[in-house]
Amino acid sequence: MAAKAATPPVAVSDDEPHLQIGEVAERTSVTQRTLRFYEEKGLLKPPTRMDGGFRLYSEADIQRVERIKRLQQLLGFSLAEIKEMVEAEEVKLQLRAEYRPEAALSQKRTQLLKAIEVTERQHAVICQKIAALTEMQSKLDERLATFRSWREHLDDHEVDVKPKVKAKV
Amino acid sequence: MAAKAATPPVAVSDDEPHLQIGEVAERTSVTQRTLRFYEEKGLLKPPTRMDGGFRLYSEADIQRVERIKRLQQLLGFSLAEIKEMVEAEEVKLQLRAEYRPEAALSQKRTQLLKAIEVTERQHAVICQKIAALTEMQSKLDERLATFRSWREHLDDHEVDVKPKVKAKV
DNA sequence: CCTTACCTTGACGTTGAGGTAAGCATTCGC
DNA sequence: GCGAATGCTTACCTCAACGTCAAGGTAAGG
Repeated sequence: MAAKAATPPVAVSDDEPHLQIGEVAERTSVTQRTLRFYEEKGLLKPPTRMDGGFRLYSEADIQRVERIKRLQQLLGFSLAEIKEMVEAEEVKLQLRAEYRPEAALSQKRTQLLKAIEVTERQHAVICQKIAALTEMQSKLDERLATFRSWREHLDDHEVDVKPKVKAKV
Repeated sequence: MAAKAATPPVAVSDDEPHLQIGEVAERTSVTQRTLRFYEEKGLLKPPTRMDGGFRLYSEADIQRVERIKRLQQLLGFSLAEIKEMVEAEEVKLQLRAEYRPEAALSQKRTQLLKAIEVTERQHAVICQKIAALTEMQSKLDERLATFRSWREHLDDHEVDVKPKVKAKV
């Protein structure tokens, strides 16, 4: 490939696509099917291909898959919602890329406003979720306290009824 | 506990089942189908019935449906997970109910330990989710800031290129 | 008793998020 | 240059979480 000499063995920030689907699948712990499925649904942009048609992914793609997984598994977003989010991210990158080239200013503005709107909606949604989770958490704390005190009560009763071994330490 | 006289006109803590499925559906904004489905899946205990077989729900059932909905929609738990949670709650109520009757002590201990375990797992899961969401939130904040500053940049450029109307106010 | 609105069970359809298998093409290691 | 490994597409399968009829039973007013 390109300059092979000076990459220190850690953190290959190189973004040329060089990973085949199998390796991506392994590293992200999703199946190849899932990767193709995400591509089909627009969650991953069509990767570059090698001559024969094999997909070639970049490190950035791996990051994306991992973000998708987190959004899905931990946070319970649907793929449709995740797609929206990922697209907002895309806009960000796109705008950054085209930042120097002075083309289609008003169009860029429109895109940017859209992205802002989407991002604000996401922000609001996440706020709600955090609030709900926090409330749940405190209820769980409370419940755990109750349970633990009951357990002690039960232990006491048992000691009352059958005073066999007492106070271990 | 069982005093019936002094309920002020607010907060009907009455727990006799008196609601038909249609009303429950309306008040909780889920379909009748969903209520039957939840019952089928063990998320709602089989409600009492009137002579002809019509289901009769209580206010407590409405609470439950609302909790299920929140767990599902806001937090992205599966019905299977929610069932576990709801069952832990059940154990709580059961144990409380049987608190006086001194029956099957060791069995109660076992149940209690199980409930504690489940609750602790839930607690951990929710911790993770909160952490992930909080992180996302800060990234969104960051992104929004970037977007907004870009917007201002764009506005400036526009003023640069075509200085038509300037500073409204 | 009749009508009408509400309820029952049962069975099949749908959508989201993938899994699995078949049959063929490509690439890699030697 | 060849075989094994890896990949490609197409098509059907699954599972969850319901939706949607269909074919009737029930409650309550007139």
